[in-house]
Amino acid sequence: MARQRAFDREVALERALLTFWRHGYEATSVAELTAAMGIRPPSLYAAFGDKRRLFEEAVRRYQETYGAFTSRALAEEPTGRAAVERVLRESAAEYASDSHPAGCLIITAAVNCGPESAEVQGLLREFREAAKAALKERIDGDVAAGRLPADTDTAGLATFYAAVIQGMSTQSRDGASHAALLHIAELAMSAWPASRSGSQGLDRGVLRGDLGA
Amino acid sequence: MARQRAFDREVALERALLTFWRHGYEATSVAELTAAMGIRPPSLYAAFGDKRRLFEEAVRRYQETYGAFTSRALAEEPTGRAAVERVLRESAAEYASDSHPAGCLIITAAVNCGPESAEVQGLLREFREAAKAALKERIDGDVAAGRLPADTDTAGLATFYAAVIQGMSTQSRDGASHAALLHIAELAMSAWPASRSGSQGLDRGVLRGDLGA
DNA sequence: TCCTTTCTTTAACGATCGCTACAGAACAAT
DNA sequence: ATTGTTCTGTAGCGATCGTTAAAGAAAGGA
Repeated sequence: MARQRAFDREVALERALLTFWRHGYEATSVAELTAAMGIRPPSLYAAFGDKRRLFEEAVRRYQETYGAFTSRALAEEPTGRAAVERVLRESAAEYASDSHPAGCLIITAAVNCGPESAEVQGLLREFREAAKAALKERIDGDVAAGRLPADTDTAGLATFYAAVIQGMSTQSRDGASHAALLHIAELAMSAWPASRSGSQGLDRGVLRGDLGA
Repeated sequence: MARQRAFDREVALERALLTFWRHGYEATSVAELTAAMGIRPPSLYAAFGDKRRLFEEAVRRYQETYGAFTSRALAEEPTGRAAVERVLRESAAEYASDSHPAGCLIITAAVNCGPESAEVQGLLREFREAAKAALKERIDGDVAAGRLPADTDTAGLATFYAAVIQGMSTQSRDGASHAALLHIAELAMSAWPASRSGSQGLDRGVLRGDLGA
């Protein structure tokens, strides 16, 4: 009953995603976006609302594609330790991949923001905090299963690994190789606590049930 | 023989520094700078050249003041390990201090940059790479003195601690407390290699001279 | 074929960007 | 007091910002 759009919305969104990934939210102009998406401003505004909603949709797409490895790793590994280690290793591979911009969009895309885009900055911060909370949940699981001492500071561990991942993102943006990032990941895993005080590094299995005192 | 300027150049530069620190290079407009500095644009351009040179001068001032603890720690501590540990601990204190913006200006101020400020981005990247190289030099010293095995991957260690520091900066910008950052620092130090293979964590002193095979 | 609808394009909106011409004000030397 | 120099404030430069009005173009239903 009406004219249909001449461009593929998903392709255009993907190109916007890559542009935001490279330069960040504020530093990416609508002119640069339309050039990358192959459309004119009215088409962008008709299909996506405005620059901010386009960005939010790009972030959602990022989480479902390039960034999905994190939630997959956290969901699929049997132990918290394996989950954290896999997140680190896959972050190293993803951040250094040359098939897309370096680093993590959610970590880097809204760092330098004026007051008018503070909401966008807050949105990504919430996503980062959610990722940190997801790390903590898996680590808590290892404590509950007796794989870690009951007095383990799981929030502190989650903060540490979140910081390492964010540092890996920055390093990759500065040109660090996949191997260099992997080495960061390996060194970070050496901070994982001993399963019982005194048994250095050996994971001797579950000696207690859940919720040890 | 002529009119003298009515504002304190150092005070104005300090206020520009704090503004750049908060919002970053591109996201800070000249209007915001002049408002913070208490001057009008012609005074800014007469005293500092342009926005980019003002930023470069602010970065230099940052390195000599807020950021000077890093080079001090690296210069003053007796061993590489002590130097790295002190950098981490003082970073935790500085990044979380509420007497100035959170995090590190050199890490955060030029993350989201359009093509026109790629040079500024490159400048800060060089400073970050120089800091990483300075870490490596101190770690190399521990290898040369026999405090670390001769086959230690010192570049990898330096990259790891650089990443941790950058992650601490990001965490502090997201609101992490001094205590949380200190815990990151402590966990990161547990990745420091054993002085000899087999002696877990114990630093048993120098057993060889310099340049062990 | 005409109508309706929604797309596309061109062009431009007001606001802000970094930056500066210009004129007046303040100081030092004469 | 006059002159010369450099500051300061106002006001505005051209360019770009995010966004949109207006008109032509393409599709389906009548």
